[in-house]
Amino acid sequence: MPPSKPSTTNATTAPVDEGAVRGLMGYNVKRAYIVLHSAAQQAAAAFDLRIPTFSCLSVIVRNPGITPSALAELLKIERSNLVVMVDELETRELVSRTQMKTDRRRFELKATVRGRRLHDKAAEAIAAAEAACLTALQDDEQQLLLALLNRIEGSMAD
Amino acid sequence: MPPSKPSTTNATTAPVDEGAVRGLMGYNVKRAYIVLHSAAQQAAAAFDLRIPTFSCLSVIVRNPGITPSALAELLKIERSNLVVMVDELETRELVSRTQMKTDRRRFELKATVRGRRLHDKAAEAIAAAEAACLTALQDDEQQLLLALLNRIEGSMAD
DNA sequence: AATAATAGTTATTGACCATAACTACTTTTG
DNA sequence: CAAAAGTAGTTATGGTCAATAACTATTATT
Repeated sequence: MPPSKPSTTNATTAPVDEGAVRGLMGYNVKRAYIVLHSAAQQAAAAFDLRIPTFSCLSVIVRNPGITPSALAELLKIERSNLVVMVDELETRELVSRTQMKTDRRRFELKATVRGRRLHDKAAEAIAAAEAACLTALQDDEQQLLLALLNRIEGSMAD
Repeated sequence: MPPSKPSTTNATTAPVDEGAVRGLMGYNVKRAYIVLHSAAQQAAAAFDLRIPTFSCLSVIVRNPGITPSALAELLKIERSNLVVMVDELETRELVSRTQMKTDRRRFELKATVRGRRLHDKAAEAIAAAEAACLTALQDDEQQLLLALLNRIEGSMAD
């Protein structure tokens, strides 16, 4: 990293040096994440969903009968934290939770028709909100970005 | 996105469909962020620093005399939340906080020698921890990733 | 049958972010 | 100049999200 020596004194007026942090990949990833997340959050709020709750619903829609444990593992959230989300989804009748006959410890999660409808609308709105944040990148650049991000995640997989 | 129709039933065994979320850039950014952040966090913890606190220290080191307000604006954190971090840095004698003569509402923040030393060591450790997460990417790919991320952030600047 | 492991739950904690309300001080402006 | 408005820092508080420990019920192991 370029040393960019500190100025001897800095009264708010001068251009501010972001210091070592801007050189860190994690900082830059976080800043981009905040942009995308707040846009997605706002879009999801229109459906009374928070992002983690939407993620749960989305996976349940695509995987009827998935168990809470499998869902938690996939989304990398703690089962204990999942409970309250599924509770809410069930209360709102977006998801059904039925005990399995073969193993009564387990539950099958399925989206209701209402759940599927809400999911589809929310997914569209969130995707649109994201797209508005990504206009600075061409389609192929977005694909490239995605691939690079996934290689970071993939290289650290358990 | 490819529709990838839901299977009629899915008992944990089958490959799980991540649903709409994997198609969202924000989700992918977050997953990569978690990898980088937890590595950085662990490295920072060895110096009894959390990442936001380290970021504050880092900017103060590079900008002697910066005010809390300018610091908060740069790091995009609330002034109210900054107070506790600066409190801690001051208590640990890593940073000094002196009232300005010209405007007694403002304070000048400066890193102490101890603060600079700790910062330099922590910055090195954090950078090393990050590098270990980025071995899957060549140097030029890392630069590309950084540029793409910054274009997202930049396009949404106030 | 006793023990261990698994699935789900509850309660609690901590990190982090955001807001409102406040004090002290400075700048604006009538 | 005095009143009003704005700025800097602070305090208190609440919300979201993540992580842990301890618990119950059920199934698998030996």
